[in-house]
Amino acid sequence: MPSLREQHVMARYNVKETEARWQSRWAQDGCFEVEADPAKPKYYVLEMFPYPSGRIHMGHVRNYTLGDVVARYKTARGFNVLHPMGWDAFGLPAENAAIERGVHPHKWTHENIDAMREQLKGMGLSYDWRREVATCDPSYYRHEQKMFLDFVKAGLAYRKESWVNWDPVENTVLANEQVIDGKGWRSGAPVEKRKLNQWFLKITQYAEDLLGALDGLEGRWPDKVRLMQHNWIGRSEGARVRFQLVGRDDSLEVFTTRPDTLFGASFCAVSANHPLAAEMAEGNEELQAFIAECNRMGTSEADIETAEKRGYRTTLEVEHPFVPGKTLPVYVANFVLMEYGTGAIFGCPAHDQRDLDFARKYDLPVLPVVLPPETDPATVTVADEAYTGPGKIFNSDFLDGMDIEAAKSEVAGRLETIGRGERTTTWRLRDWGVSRQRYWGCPVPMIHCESCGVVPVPEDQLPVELPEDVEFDSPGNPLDRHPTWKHTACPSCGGEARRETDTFDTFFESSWYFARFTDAQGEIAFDRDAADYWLPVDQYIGGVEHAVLHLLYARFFTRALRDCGYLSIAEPFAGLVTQGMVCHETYRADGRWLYPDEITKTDGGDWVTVDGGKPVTVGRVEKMSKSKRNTVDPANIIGSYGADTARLFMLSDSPPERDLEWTEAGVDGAWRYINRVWREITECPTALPAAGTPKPAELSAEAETVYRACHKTILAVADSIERFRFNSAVAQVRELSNQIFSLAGTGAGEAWVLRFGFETLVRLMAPMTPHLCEELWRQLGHDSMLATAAWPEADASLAENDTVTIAIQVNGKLRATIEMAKDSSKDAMIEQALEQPNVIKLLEGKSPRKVIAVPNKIVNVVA
RNA sequence: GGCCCCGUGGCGGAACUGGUAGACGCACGCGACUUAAAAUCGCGAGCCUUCGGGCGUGAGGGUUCGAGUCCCUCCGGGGCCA
Repeated sequence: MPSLREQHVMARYNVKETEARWQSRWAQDGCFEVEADPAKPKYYVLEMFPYPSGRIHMGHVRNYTLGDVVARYKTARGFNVLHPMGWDAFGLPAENAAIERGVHPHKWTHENIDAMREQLKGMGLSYDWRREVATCDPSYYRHEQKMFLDFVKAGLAYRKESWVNWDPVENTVLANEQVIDGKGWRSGAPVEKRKLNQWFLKITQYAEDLLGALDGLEGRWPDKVRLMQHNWIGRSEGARVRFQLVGRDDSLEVFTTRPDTLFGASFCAVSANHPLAAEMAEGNEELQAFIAECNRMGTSEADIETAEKRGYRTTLEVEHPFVPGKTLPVYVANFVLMEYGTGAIFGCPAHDQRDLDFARKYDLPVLPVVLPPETDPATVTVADEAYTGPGKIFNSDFLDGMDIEAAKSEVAGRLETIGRGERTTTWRLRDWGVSRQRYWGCPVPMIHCESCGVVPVPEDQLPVELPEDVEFDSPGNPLDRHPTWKHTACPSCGGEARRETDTFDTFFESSWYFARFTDAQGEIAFDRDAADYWLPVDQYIGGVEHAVLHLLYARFFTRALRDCGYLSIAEPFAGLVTQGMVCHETYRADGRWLYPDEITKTDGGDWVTVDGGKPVTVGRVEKMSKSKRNTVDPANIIGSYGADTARLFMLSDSPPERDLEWTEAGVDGAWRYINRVWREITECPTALPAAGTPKPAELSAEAETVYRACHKTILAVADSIERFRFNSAVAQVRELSNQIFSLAGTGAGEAWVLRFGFETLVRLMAPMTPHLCEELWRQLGHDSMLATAAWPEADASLAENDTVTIAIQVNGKLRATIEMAKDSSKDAMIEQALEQPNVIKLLEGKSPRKVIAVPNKIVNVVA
């Protein structure tokens, strides 16, 4: 005979056993395996697939929990829900592991995938695992090689020599989007400029469309992300101006967004990489040195802005197009980018801060040409701040008196008339450089032949697979060093030729994986019917750090695939949610960071180290990171509390887009709640009627209240989930459970309402804590599975009370509340309000000056 | 420097379109159960108060019968672009 205590322990919720059992039931029954079915409405939920580092972290747990709630909820709402998972499996960490530990990237990656798959399965996520893909498998990347060849044919991919960002740590080229503040986005190393032959994808061809289509995403994408893409694409309208070079036949073409300030120009400047700079540098060591120095500088605008503005004055001069006899000196300057506009500018120091800094340094004239409002032209001066605000043009001949916009237009028109320039639009967005000098990526399917040039690998020879036998013992690209791999025959002339040894940027793979999931095992990239049915992704969820990387590339790629006949859509992600970071307090002792499990609290409430009892300084809450050691391993949490606890906590404390602070207390709270629900339902002392018993005619007042609360909550939780307010959904569920659990179960119909309440609760919580709910559903006597069950029906008439509470204000301050029948007339409301003792008192016998009544809400008496 | 977002109890956060601020939870306090503790359950709680009430959503002003919510200025934090 077990003791009471043992009985209690036995009866308690057995998380491990329960979660494992339902996970295998779901898998066995194929609950989450779906097929395209035109008869059913579809819903595609996708979380950004992970890089297989080997272990999931809390960011993953949050991301996938959010997606899983949506997937399970949408399934319950009758949608045919596609919810897949895969692996963004190419990338540098695998190569680094090979270098550091001698493990082959292939082996390392696949072992990591196996480990992470198990961890994800332990979270109880509703994935259709049959659709799993790993981007490093030839069965995946072969399609990407074909796409690339099609892009080449369509003129969407091309090879050119250009100045590129070189990451000296990763030993590879980076795209512009991958350089943050002049540093490699992953390595953090300052990037250098190198001139290399690279493959580019013509994302700029879609600049206008990528920008314009952002409007169509309003409301479904965070404004923040749309704004970031808007800024990144960076459309600017302006004009090209061709300045005649003095004493030469050619001219210098500059781009400006401020043609209205042309009369204030006092110099021209070209980029260090401008052809004119190279020409002038011939035989000029001083200029050569200056150009070399410019190339060492960071490439980002922020770098350029903070660096000292410097220039080298060449012997060249240009003629002002509208002022006969006026010439401007030409500088080579470190703040002019070859990649932007034409690589040359004219400087108007009075109205541009950079130009002003430059002019002051080199003692160039500063002529104001925009007169700020209510300023006397006779006294206007420019000190050390350029004026960029509105005003009237002056000191500018035919532009005098115009406003800025009119002047821009007038200058452009006159330039066009005299053939010295024209209106034009430029973009900040650059073409996407996709060549990487690394091994663990998709090989670029191209062959270099001495006589035929660059030749595509014939389609029947795809995929070009990575060789397995590679050495990582010296720096550089192992493909390039491989003894045989790159030697091949030219498909065109049959002569000796060399394979391209660069591989694709790994953002290539993630630019189309969402479409591959619609038919993940197919022989062709996408089955058109499956893709047309499932796409676009209805709800995409991931980190905001990809706002202008992955998300922009994927939008471009989808358009390119559409134009090459692969897909029918332009926008891959109809809805987007960007989740915040998972944060944690930081701890340190003796100047060393400590993991949360290395510290403990003393009786006095102070934090000390577990071994040694040294005092611990508690630091600010920061994003979980290995370097700060403020990480909590999800495996430990799931191991001790279970997946449902981890999931519930991820949802309950903060709305998804905000940062979430992981706290022990919070996890405990979630854990306690799960056990409370378990206990209240499985140990309910009231004998419940059998499942499916019809509602009794009589309900006690308490039972009626709880019954109505259930209907109310069904609607409220659905609304919260639809709006991504999962924290509110959790609060509503808890509120309902507080009501249900305090129902005595003794009055008329109360046993029936208890069952109804339990069932409602379990069904509402099922998307959030699926294992617990599945188990309780079974305990409540059901054979069906909640994973595939419909969302509970709410009776809207029951969700609303017959009476409402009306707030009574006097002069805007709450003085009383009254219960009234719903939809009572304004007159009735006012009549009742004026009878309130508090109102009578405050009116002091006077009649109110004004009374406002809002039906079902409020009466405000103005005394 | 420009643009955008955010600022609510001790803490995380509720409050959809202006209409009872602080739901729900965490931490806390008191009580019950217990030899005791843990667990659990119940109750309390924005601040001040002369117990009438007064004050409260970063600060100041404005619009309104009524402002956390709308407008202006400023402060603080974050992001993007320069």
